[in-house]
Amino acid sequence: MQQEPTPDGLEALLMELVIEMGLQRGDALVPDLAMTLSEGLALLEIRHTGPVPQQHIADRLRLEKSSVSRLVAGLERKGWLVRERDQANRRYYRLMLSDAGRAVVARMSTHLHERHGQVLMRLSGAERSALAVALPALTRALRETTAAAAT
Amino acid sequence: MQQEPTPDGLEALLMELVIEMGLQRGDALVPDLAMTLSEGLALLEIRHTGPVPQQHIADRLRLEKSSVSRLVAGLERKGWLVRERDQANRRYYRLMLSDAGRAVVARMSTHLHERHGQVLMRLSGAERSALAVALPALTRALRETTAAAAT
DNA sequence: CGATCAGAGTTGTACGTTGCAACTATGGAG
DNA sequence: CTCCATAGTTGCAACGTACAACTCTGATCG
Repeated sequence: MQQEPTPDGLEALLMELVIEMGLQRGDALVPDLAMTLSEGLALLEIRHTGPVPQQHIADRLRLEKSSVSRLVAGLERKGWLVRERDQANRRYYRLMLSDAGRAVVARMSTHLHERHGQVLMRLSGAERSALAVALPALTRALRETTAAAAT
Repeated sequence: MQQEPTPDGLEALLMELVIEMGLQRGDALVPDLAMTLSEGLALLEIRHTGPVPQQHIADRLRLEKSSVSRLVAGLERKGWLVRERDQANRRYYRLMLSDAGRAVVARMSTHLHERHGQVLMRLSGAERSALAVALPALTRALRETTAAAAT
């Protein structure tokens, strides 16, 4: 009887997750809307953390600041976010979602929820209970590990 | 008290997983070894399923057959896999890991296990128990969903 | 038996994302 | 005032992928 989670389990989960979510290609996040994985992650992060400088996105997504520069430039061009200079420190930007951006993120969440719902549908009650405990814990542990690695 | 896993939880997990594993960049799978995410997934799949035609990899990884063609050509050039025509049906290839390929996959697994071990370290006993139940179930559900979507 | 058709794999091409390096600009420290 | 650290930008090259057109192999059918 397996009591401890195996690293193999995480390896398999990772593989399935990456593939099932269609992370390789760009069109999986919102139907009928061209959006990159990085773009989606950036929008989610901005919604979550409020007005942030670009460097924050770079740290969070582990991207080069140059990549983030072009990334947010594209998002601004699409009208999904607003970029204004911080008046206190004019070196910094303050990235915020526009109304259109909030709508896009909402659609993305809805779509993800639908897909995730289909996955959760295939679990038994006991498995769902276990997942309700394990999921937030795993997310927290991943975030802590990421933070620790940055030190 | 939260009893059911929320789709939000999966959304957050996905984001952390993608970022923490450094899936955006290519250097995270094996230290000091240039390897793409797709390359790693292909090697894992070939190890898991034995001699397979290229189309199988394309289906599994949801890539175009042309992408797979160049992908496996690269893996062969690196000496990590052997590509021979199926003598019964010469249309098909039979992709197999070479000795060097098996060694690379072993190193990849080891490295992933180390990273995953560091994540699991941060969980409590109860969380680990829950994860031991939830992880295989979630993987299975993801795979079933992927298979159902392909129909 | 020959023609047609389906499927596996390849190649040309275009596009998008990323990192690295060199650059500008803003603000703080000596 | 000068020097320096840091945020962000731009030029550049490399890479992964999709799409379309192509070849090759084998099966089906008249």
